[in-house]
Amino acid sequence: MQNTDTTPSTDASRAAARRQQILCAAARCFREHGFHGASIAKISAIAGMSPGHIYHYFENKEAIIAAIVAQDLESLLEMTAQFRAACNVRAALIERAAEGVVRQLDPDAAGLKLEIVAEAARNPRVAQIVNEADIICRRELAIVIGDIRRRSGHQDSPAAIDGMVEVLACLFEGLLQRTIRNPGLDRDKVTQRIQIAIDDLLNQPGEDALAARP
Amino acid sequence: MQNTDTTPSTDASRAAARRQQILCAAARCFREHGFHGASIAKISAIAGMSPGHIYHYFENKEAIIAAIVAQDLESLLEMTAQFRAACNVRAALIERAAEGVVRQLDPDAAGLKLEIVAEAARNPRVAQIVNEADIICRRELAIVIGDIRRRSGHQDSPAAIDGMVEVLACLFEGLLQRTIRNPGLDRDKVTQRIQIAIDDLLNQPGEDALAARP
DNA sequence: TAACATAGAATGAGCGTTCAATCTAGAATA
DNA sequence: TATTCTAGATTGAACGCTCATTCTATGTTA
Repeated sequence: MQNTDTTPSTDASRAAARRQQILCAAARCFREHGFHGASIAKISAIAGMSPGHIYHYFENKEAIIAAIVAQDLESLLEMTAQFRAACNVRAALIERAAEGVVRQLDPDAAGLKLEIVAEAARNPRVAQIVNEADIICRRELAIVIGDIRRRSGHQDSPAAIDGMVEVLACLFEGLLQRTIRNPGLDRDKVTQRIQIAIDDLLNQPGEDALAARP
Repeated sequence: MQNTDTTPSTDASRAAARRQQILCAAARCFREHGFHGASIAKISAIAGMSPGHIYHYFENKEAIIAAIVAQDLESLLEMTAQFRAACNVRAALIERAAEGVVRQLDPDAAGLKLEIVAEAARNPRVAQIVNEADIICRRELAIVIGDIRRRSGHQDSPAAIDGMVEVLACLFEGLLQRTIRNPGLDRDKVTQRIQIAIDDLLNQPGEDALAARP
């Protein structure tokens, strides 16, 4: 806001800021009205610029949607990377998981994340972004789970690990829906039970023992 | 289709059929374009009637959305009731669960279900329908889980049971997202691992033992 | 001056919704 | 039986509005 500097903000950084300003406004509108219910007029009003000006930074509305989706998934990838970076110890994973659970239980964020998956179910461009991010997430989680299992003396096939990754993902992604379907849920109790479920998941029998189980 | 009767099809049943015709077309449109992307014109075209005629059966578009939501949740309630009706034995629950898992993994159905939850996050009318259905589901599941736990010798507080219900719900609802985020997942393997996870869930320690666990 | 940032009106398409007009088929009448 | 009446089913054009997008004109800055 000050211009005492020789070049307070370069063209590039100014443009980036404008872009972010639009994305921020768009995220809010998409949360409140959905991708198709939010109009360029509303987004531009909240972003504090004219509708036409939006088109200097984004080709069209779908490009804004794609950017929002990519931005949201980036935060997911960060979280997954944190799982991996944490020393590969069971306790550390489970502790980090608690933070993840709490984050998933924020209803505002949940609304947008669900909107994204719903859109992915019908919009190929969004589907591609989502699918590619999911591949990365699964790869990371498979490494973490594989590590822990190996330390516990298990010898699992990749397919077995993949199955566990899917269940772990179910637990986290299911929370997005729970916080909307049951807004009054007891966050602490749920976090506790999810932690136990993850612990149990990491203890599931290997494939050989699997056939004889049920 | 024959009119040998005095009144082959009453006004009421004909109207009900027309209503269902509209709902069927609407479900398809909503799946393909989302609640806001689907237009009355498209719905009426698929339903095989004029746009104006739709308004003889539904007050407005939101009423159609509400009806679709209610219809979808009704099938959920049926599934939950089946859980309860099945003899309250662990094995029976887990076997039924497998059917539920498969059903949740159908990508077409998943798209509409996710659209509904996303809409519930911002549309109070839809939120109310969803919340009320969820209360019923949780009540039923709590009874089933409570029964099983009691037979296994556990004494749980209602809050503890509620926590387990939430985790069970996470597993099922998470599948809706998994089938879209990872369309190539191995359905059999996932079903197997989910079954084990549910079995473990029903074996989680009670509250007294909980503090000393991690 | 040259180049870019920005505004805001203009455009044409499509939206949800309404409504007067038409069709249809059984009841009433002759 | 032949004709008219009637009420609901159904149509499709029209309405007012909002949409995404484009275009032209006006700052602004270097």
